[in-house]
Amino acid sequence: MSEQDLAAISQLRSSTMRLSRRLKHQRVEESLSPTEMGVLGTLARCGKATPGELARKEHVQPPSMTRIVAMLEEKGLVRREPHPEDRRQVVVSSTEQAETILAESRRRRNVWLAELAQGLDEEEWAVLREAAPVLYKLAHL
Amino acid sequence: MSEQDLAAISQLRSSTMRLSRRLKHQRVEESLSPTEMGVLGTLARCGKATPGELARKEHVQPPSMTRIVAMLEEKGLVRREPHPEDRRQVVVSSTEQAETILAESRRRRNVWLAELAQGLDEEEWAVLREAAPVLYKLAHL
DNA sequence: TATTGTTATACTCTATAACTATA
DNA sequence: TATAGTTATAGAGTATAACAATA
Repeated sequence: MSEQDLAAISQLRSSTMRLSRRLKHQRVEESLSPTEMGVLGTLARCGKATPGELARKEHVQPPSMTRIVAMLEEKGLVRREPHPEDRRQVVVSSTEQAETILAESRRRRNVWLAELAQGLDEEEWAVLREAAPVLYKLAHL
Repeated sequence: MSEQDLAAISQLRSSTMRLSRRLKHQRVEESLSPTEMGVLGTLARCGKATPGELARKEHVQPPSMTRIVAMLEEKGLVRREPHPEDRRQVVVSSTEQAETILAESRRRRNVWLAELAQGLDEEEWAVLREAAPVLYKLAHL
């Protein structure tokens, strides 16, 4: 890896960390913790999941996920159903209300980021527009 | 703002959030919390700062920063000196040891990110290399 | 009287250990 | 005997309120 590549990597790392910190402050739903929002996001992508799967994906321990799911259910943001085959397991899915919150959260952060991007000139913005799908691929590798 | 621009913004947002979550797991110093690392980073950039300034920059309340600074001082990562003009204030600065930890943290995350980037082809990587300084500018606007 | 920093106390989030039900 | 989920309890990390020292 060349010197230039290393410089680019370092810029990507620090920019990502800094941008994410600033994006996080643009929260819509103050009553939901980052992990709770993460669970809603995962359910929106995967449709449904067991508490154990959610715990692994959000990097928390199972007892913590039990509490989180209970909290979200109480707020009407997720549903809990018995697993059709294995009666030990539970299937968690998100509600319409959760989708609304997620959509609003994404919208708000997009607005903030779009406003920030006003500070770039036309050429810089063209570079970023081309890089966006590549960055997306990188983040999902 | 065009439809394409909005799509790029949305990709930038979600990629940034996801990449940052994964980068955060690549912590070097398990004994330091994210906020404590943030304080060391701020001090490395600004040289020195008062607890009040640090609290504002890290988005925590002053009493929390008192605890954090005390913890860092106990570990030999920061120094506390009386303010030369205002005897109410305290000046906090980081030590050599803190710089070492920060450098190792950056290095480790760079290695992880560089390895991830192996999954991109040459053309995609060229796009990112060009975008890195622009992203850096965006993050610091 | 306002401001900086601190102490005392409480709350939120998460973890570990022990338990229940099912496989 | 192993696994999924839960309950009980403890530990970080942060917040609010009250206080001391200085401006």
